[in-house]
Amino acid sequence: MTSTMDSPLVDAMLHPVRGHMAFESCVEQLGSAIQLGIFRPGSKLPNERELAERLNVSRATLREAISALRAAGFVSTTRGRGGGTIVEQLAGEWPGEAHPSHDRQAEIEDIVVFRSVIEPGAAYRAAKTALGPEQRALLTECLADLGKANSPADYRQADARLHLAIASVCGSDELSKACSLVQAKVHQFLAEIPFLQANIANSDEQHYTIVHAILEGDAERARFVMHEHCDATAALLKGLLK
Amino acid sequence: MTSTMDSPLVDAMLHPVRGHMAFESCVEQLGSAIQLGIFRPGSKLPNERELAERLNVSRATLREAISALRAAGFVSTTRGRGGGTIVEQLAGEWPGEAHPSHDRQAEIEDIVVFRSVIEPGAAYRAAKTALGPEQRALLTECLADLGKANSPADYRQADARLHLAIASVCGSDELSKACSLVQAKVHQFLAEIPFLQANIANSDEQHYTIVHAILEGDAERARFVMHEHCDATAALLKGLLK
DNA sequence: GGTTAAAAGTCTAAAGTCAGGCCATTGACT
DNA sequence: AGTCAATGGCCTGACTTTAGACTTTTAACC
Repeated sequence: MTSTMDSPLVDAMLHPVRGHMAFESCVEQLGSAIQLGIFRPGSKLPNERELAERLNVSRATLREAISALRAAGFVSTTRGRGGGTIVEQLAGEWPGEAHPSHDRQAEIEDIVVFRSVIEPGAAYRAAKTALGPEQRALLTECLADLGKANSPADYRQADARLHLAIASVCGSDELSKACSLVQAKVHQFLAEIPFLQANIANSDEQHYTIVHAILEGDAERARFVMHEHCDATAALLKGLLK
Repeated sequence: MTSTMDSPLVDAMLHPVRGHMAFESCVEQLGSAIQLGIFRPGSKLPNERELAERLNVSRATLREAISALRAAGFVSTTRGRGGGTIVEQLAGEWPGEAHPSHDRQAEIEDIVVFRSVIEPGAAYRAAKTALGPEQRALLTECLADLGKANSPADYRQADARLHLAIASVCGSDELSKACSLVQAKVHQFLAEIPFLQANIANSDEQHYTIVHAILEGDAERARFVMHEHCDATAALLKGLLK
């Protein structure tokens, strides 16, 4: 007999605490940001003190994380004035933990469902929001970047940036956070399956439609197309991964 | 000159790490679960070893958290076989940190936006999902609880449980987690404003419509009504709080 | 060329957290 | 009544993280 009748709501409410893994969490966040192209190769990361404050982590811990990224070849560091940590042209693969494939299935299902809620909702919300000129510029710029991409890796990064941009213009940190998580995971999975040129044309059209629907305030359309867009990726992931 | 041009996407991507607060995080989660009525007064919490494992926290840390809750009068503990930590009939107020009111404004705006994405999306998704008999029962039961509530506090708890139930039947842990966060925050804010009897009739009808739309698979309707439902709360919060 | 400022690198003491084992208590079962 | 098992209570040693001061390096600036 368990001590409490295990209501499903208890399961829904209690979540693992990201305990003392400040270090790992930093590695994940910075690693994701680099892989998603939020930090571009050649650009400089914020300095250690600033970054540490942003991540709400002590400088010592942040330095550990940077050390790990340096060891993995993601960044390199120079000292002295004008120095800092710069992002390397990444060719290397993520020294990922190679999860056993059976909880992958569940993780994919989880993230795919979550995404189908977050991203269409964000697109809808973004379209309903009165956007400032900078936000509109951000969206069109991300869309343009997507056209300029000339490699699968570039394309996927630009894609992630656009999706994140859409969430970020809604003005909710929690929403941005959720979208970051989604994009990081989706990117990670997508990186393991072959890149299909055939999908691009369709994707491009959807991206174009979504951004313009948002800019014109057509929330229903933005949501609808984003939903289709996410479904396409979901089918890809569920079909090609096992 | 900052070291990196601070792209808005960097802001969207980097989030404070909940590093050094395993203890606080436990208190928050358990405290929220109790206040939302996920753990009912008089019922027993899972035993320490089990709870610690669920929260991914050492028993020592969990015990600290329980200690804090006991000190605040939320629970009481007895030892020996058949013992455990039971939830008290809570009359006391949360010894909340009384945030300075100016970032409250921002926090409310944030959570209200996030909610308007999460909950309508969850309702839509739930309606699209093939629900098992237990899940259907959970929803109707939560709806019935709402009718049985005979105090504002009861009502708000039943409301939170219903919303959480809707998210949980979608089968995504991340979605449940997001909804927990939303409900905890909304509950916290709602507890500070007067309870308006006039709103209940409208709310009740919306709840009824949403649940039945979900059970019948009418996703569009579930989403639409949930959206209205959230907007009503949002207006309440933004109007009555400052 | 010398000065300076901005950055990474280093050190330390204190606090938090963990893993796991052992003890103490007490109701449940025989 | 006696035994047992489940539960909270407690302890120790190792590791992580923190906060902040201090050092070193090096390019930018005059």
